[in-house]
Amino acid sequence: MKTGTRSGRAADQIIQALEDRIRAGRLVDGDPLPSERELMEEFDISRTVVREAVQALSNKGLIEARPRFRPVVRKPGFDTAIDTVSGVVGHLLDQPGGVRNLFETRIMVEAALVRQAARDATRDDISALKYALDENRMAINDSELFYLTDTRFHSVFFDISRNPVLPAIQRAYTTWLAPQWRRMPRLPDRNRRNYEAHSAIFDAILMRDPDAAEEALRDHLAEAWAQVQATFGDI
Amino acid sequence: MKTGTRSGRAADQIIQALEDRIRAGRLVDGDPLPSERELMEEFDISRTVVREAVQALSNKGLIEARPRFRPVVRKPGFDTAIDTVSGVVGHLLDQPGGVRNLFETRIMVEAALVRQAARDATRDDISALKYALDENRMAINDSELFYLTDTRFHSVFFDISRNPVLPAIQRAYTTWLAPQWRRMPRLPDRNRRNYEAHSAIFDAILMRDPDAAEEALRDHLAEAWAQVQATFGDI
DNA sequence: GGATCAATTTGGTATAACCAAAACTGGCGG
DNA sequence: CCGCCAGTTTTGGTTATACCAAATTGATCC
Repeated sequence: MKTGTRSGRAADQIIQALEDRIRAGRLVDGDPLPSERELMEEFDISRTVVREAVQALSNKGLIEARPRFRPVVRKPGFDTAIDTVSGVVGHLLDQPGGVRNLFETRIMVEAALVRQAARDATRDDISALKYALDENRMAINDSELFYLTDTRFHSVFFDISRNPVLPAIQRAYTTWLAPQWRRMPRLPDRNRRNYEAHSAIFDAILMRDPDAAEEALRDHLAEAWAQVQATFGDI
Repeated sequence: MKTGTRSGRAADQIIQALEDRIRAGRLVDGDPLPSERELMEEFDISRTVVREAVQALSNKGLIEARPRFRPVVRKPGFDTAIDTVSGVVGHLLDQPGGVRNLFETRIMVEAALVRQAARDATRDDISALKYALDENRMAINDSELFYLTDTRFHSVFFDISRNPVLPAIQRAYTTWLAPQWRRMPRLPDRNRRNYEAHSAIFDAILMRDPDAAEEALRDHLAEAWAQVQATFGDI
């Protein structure tokens, strides 16, 4: 962490002030920021600096600045956090082994989640899973829809945790790994195989067997990875 | 994900161009960026826009811009990614339950890691763990040093994964949660208790018992959390 | 060759001005 | 009273210029 790469810059003061104002709730989600000319009067600085500050806050994800529109305050959520890294992650995935490393962490996290689900999924969680699984089965012949329901099935595990961080992480995974996914051949045959894998995971959870659930999940994702490799070669 | 909150902005073009140049290796790690005045000639734009682009790249973590110094190209690593989120995460931890949510994911991840360690830690991994554990024991009476060796012990698990993403994540955890730890009372008594917890985890790994290892880890972290709550109240 | 100091370059900031798009205003018609 | 439309004002995006202080460079002198 090196928040202080730069010090002594005038903009930092404004950034801090506005940041505090958001944190304290004096500027709430959805509020438009004061106009640049107002801010420059209020803080007695040039518009140059104001714009610099606004841009910084925008990059941090604290405000949303569409061109030619008044910047809007956005109290950050975990999704915002994900957004701010996306740029860098793009570069990271370019590096050799980048995708593999990311996917591996996904396997790890999701393995932990299915274990957890097997341990303490509630009745409602189970129905949610069952519903997602059924939707998935019914989409076997529609590859586009299958992809969607597939994602949805997996996302149930992230929701079960009741921890808002995890759904955000799942969105990150699907977004960042989507480029690989989307370009893979998708056939009903393959869909069926994936559905069966989902079904196996579900069964293991029904049986309250964490080990079996984890193994089924790992098999499933390992196969998915094998497919990726078959399509793209080693990456 | 909405990378394109703004479109039609002149700076975006420069950002993209420089980003590509880094990706392609025409600008390598450590290189200084051309001066602002050079860039404005090269791209035929005003210095304002150049500075805007530079700032954006700086926020993305692709270049390091200390004030009054020439910006330096930084090929991003996973650490860079962590840095870029740090700002937002600060706000998130402020929100009620923020710390709790983050800590919970840490428990989850680390539980998965100790399982993995119990399953397939190599001889070298085990010695690394043993070494860290011994260092930890010898620091019981020096709370400052204990904190350090404590962190080090835990970090071994993140290293065992042989996945560069995870050590970065561990650094993120320790950095973000440090404000809580640092302000907690630290006594040799407490240290000893924590050491024993570490020891229990280690033993379970020696026995190649994932379930026991996970349980020991969870107990350990749950207790740590209880300490946090005792100190700060519900957060 | 290495230390020293002046000249130059460069980043940080301030002003002023212009344009085009958004936001506001007031009047008109229903 | 409300909705719609045109004209005016405000506002963000961009350019250009200038000034300062710190960093860099280069010539100079030991």
